[in-house]
Amino acid sequence: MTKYPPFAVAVDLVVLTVREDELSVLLVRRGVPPYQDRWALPGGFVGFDEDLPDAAARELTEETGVPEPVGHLEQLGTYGEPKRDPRGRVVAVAYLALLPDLPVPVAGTDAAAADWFPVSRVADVGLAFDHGVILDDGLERARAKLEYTPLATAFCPPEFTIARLRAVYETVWGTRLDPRNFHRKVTSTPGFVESVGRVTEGDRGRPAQLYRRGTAELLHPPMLRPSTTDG
Amino acid sequence: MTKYPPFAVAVDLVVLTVREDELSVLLVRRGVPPYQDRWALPGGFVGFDEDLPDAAARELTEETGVPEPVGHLEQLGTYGEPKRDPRGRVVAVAYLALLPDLPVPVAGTDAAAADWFPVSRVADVGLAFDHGVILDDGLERARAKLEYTPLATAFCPPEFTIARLRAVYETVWGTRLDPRNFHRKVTSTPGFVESVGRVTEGDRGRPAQLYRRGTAELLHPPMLRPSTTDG
DNA sequence: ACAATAGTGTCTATGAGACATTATTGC
DNA sequence: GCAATAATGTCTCATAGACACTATTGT
Repeated sequence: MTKYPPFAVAVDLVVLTVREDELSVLLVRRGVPPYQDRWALPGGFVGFDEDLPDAAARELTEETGVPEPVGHLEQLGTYGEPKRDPRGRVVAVAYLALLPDLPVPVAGTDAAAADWFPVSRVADVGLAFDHGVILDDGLERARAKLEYTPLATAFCPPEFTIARLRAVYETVWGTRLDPRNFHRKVTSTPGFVESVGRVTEGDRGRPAQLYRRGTAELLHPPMLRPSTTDG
Repeated sequence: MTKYPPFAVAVDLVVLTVREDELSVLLVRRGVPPYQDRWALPGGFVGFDEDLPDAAARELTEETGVPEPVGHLEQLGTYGEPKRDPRGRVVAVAYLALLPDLPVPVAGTDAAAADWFPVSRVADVGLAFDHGVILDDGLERARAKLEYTPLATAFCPPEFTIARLRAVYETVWGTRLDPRNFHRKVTSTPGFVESVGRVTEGDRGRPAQLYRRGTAELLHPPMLRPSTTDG
C-alpha cells in the first residue's frame, strides 16, 4: 500500500429533523482546530477496519445519543477537493440521516457543544470546511426523496397522524398542501401508510386515526411537489 | 496526518453506452494482480493533489480515448467495505458516465484489453472486486435518471432524431414505447429537445427531423416508465 | 355552546395510454 | 409502385387540484 497516496477518510453527517415546524439540522461546535469554535456537521474519521455505514451509524449514535435503528440513514455523496481540509488530504463520505424529533443532543468528544439549527438560520453562522455545500446537497436530496419515497415517515414517531405527516411535507418543502387532497393521496398510495386502528387521545378536537409506515420503498404514484412558480 | 488511518482512494467508472440496440458497459481485462485476467470496471487511484471529478475524467479519457466533454459524468457512490480489495484498505468513489456510441476503446496502461459488453452478458464473465454491485447501482441510477432528466440525450450524438431517442429509452429500460405518445411527450416537455431545423438524409424512408438537447436539467412532467407489472 | 381539529365528496382540467392513417423518401 | 420510416389526431381513463361541509372531541 505504500505506493499509493495516503488519504484520510472521514464521514460527515447531515442529520435532519422537524422541530417546532422548522426543518432543522444537527450541528456541533468544534472544540479543536481547524475551524475551532465554528459550527460544523458532525462527523469523524473512519477506523481502518470499519465499514463506511458503520462509521456513519457510530457517529450518529455518538452525537444524538440515540440507539441507532430509528429514522433513516443513507449515503449522500463524497467530497474530496484536495484543499477542503487544511490538515491534509481528507476525503469525506457524507451521509444523510432523517430522524423524528428527539431530545436535545449531547456534545461529543471533539465537540464543545451540539444543537439543532433551523436550516433557514444556518447561513447566519456559516459552517466549517465545505459543510455548507454538503448541507445544501443533503437538503436537496431530502426534498427530492419525499416526492417518490415514503421517507417523510422517517421524520415521524412510529405512530403518527396524517396531519403530522402533512406537516412534515409542508415543513420540508416550505409549501402548503391541501389537507383533503393530501389525505386522499396518502391513503390511496399502496404501501405508504397502514392504519394502526387506534386514535389520538388527550388532544383537543376530534381524535385522529393513527398510522404507521407501510412496506413500500417507492411511491407509485409519487407525491407531487407544488410547482415552483412562485416569486 | 500520521494519526489518521491511511487509506487509498480510487475512482471506478461505470461507462454506459447504447450499441447495436444493447445497453453496454465498458470493461477492462486486468493485466496485473489482484484478479489478474478478470474483467473489471475501468478505474485507478486518485492522485494526492487530484480532485475526484478530475480523476474520473482522466480515467475516462484514458480508457476511451475520447476528449472529455461528450456525454455525462456524475458521481455514483462510494464503496469502502474493509475487505473489498485484497491489497489493503481502498475506498472507491464510483462515477457513472453516459456516452454516445463510440469507437472500440483502447487498452490502458494497467489493462490488457478493453471492450464493450452488453450488460445482459456481464453476469457470464463475473466482475472483479465488488464491481458487480457497483455496476448494478449504476444501471439503476441510469434507468431512474432517464425518467426525470434529459440524460437520454447523453447516449445520442449531438444531433439526433426522435426515433433514436426513443430507441435509447427502449434499450435502457428494456421496454417498448408507443412512437406517437413518445413523440408527443418529448416535443411537449419544455426544454427537453429543440429542433435543429434540418432532416436526416441518405436513409431509406421519410426523412426525420433532427433535434439537439434542450436546456432543461429536469423534465416536467417526467417520462414515465411503463409499469413493471410484467411476468 | 363553542372552539378546535379530523375526515370526506364532487367537479374540472390535464396528462397518459391506446389506436390507424397519411406523408415523404429510396429503390 | 412498393417498401420503409416519420409524423400526426382522437378518444378514454386516471389523477391532480380546487373547493365546503360534517363529525367528534375538550373546555
